[in-house]
Amino acid sequence: MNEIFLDQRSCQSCPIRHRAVCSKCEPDELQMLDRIKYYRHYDPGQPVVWAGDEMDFVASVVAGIATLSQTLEDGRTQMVGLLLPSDFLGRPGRVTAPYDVTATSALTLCCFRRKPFEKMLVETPSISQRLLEMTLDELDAARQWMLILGRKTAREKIASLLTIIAQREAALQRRAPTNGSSFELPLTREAMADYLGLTLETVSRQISALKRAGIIELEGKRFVTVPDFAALMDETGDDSDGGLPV
Amino acid sequence: MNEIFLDQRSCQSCPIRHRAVCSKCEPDELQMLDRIKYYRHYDPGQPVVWAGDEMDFVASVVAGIATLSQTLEDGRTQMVGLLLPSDFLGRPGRVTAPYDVTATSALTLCCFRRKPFEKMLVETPSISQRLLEMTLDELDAARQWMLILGRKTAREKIASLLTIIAQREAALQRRAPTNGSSFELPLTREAMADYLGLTLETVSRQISALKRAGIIELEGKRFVTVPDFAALMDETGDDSDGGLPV
DNA sequence: CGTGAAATTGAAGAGCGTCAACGTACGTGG
DNA sequence: CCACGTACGTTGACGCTCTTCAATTTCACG
Repeated sequence: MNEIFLDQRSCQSCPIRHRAVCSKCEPDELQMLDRIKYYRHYDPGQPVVWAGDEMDFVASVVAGIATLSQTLEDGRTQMVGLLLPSDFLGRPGRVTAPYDVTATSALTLCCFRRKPFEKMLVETPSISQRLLEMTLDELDAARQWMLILGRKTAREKIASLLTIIAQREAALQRRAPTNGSSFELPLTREAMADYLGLTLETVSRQISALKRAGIIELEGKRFVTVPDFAALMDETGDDSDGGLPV
Repeated sequence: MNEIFLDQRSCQSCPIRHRAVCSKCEPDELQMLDRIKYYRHYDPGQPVVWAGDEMDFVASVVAGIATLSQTLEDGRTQMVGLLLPSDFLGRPGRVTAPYDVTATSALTLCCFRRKPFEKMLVETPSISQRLLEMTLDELDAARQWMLILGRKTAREKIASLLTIIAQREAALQRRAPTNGSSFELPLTREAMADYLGLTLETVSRQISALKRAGIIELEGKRFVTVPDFAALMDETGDDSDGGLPV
């Protein structure tokens, strides 16, 4: 575990090439990134860094899922970030990690050594501009999330999370969520609870309630089918015109 | 109200010059910004834009306070941003406002016409780099806020908000909050409730409780004195080592 | 087939929301 | 100058949602 693969995989065939922080780079810029990058793999459940640790790299998520979370002194924890493939991890200019980072599934990171990356960031507008875009997107997502945490009921929270996951899954295949579409929940009930500011028991109860109401169907504990996507959206409490405009 | 002041105030004497999006600009860059900027004033309570409206400018807050908020279809609202002097409003590349923006106090904005600002952003690294820094700071703040919304009790939420305000007030005078320091609450009870995901009644009750416990003292309804800052921090539920490292 | 983590379900109670009444400060007009 | 209106804030009573604690079930994997 935690092996460092020294073979340089080609950026050309990289699955996150078109969305990651390097997506606006020219071939010569990719070549420079290549020199400061290395891959890291993590097993499911494995910590990437603990809050307070020094981090000598920033990274792109290539495959798998990572979570950012914060913990109060008595152990209550809140997830504050959910990193999917192409998302960026770390903050240029910052030495110490402010959050616990955990690999929720098998995780592959494309790591860049921090110091040289910071140097490139200053000299390479195509990187800093893409990072700005991505950070603004994350800020929007965080604000949607704040509305969920602050004002939604348990049922609405669950419906919102299912909607978000369904939309991201669909987006990977470059389409909108359709009736009858299904997906695998990438989170345990406890992780969903930490995402939504609930207990895992409440998460479980509300998922059962949505199943009983016919809003969702379950195969096993993780595989969800949504027979009528509009019906699920209705349960989120959101304004009907829904998401963020561009 | 909503008058447009056509006199170009000098950037040199601007009170937010050292922290705003233009803080890294050279004199010639400031001159270019000067050509696309204009000031706007808003009265307390006045809307700046509604969610869904077109916004033909982005802006820096020069003086006063603005809030960003979202509303569910049944009227529940959650504040998702609190803009103080030097904070940036708007997103380059976005036409439609995703949030309601309201002037909570008398508010002065330094507005930049959107199109030319976007052009400058691409051509002027000192602006895009500063905007990236500021956006990353806001993302950190949003994540702290998510912990408050998701996991803290009503009392901890109030204590956290008071701590945040005290620290910002102190930072304006370039010092840390001290015992006996006092400040004016810039928000109504209702605005505090929208910030914290509570009702205004709960906010009022918890403020009274903190007063009864001797953690804070009140003169009138808005003026707060904190006799022992560590005692207030203890009420936030945060880890003792506290805030975000740099 | 056995074992442990993950998930479900139930019962009881705390915390916060809801509804309602009342208090306080401030400005306006008779 | 005082009555009045309004916005803001406080306090109380009650009930619902979600948490807490506990027992049980399901499922993946050795």
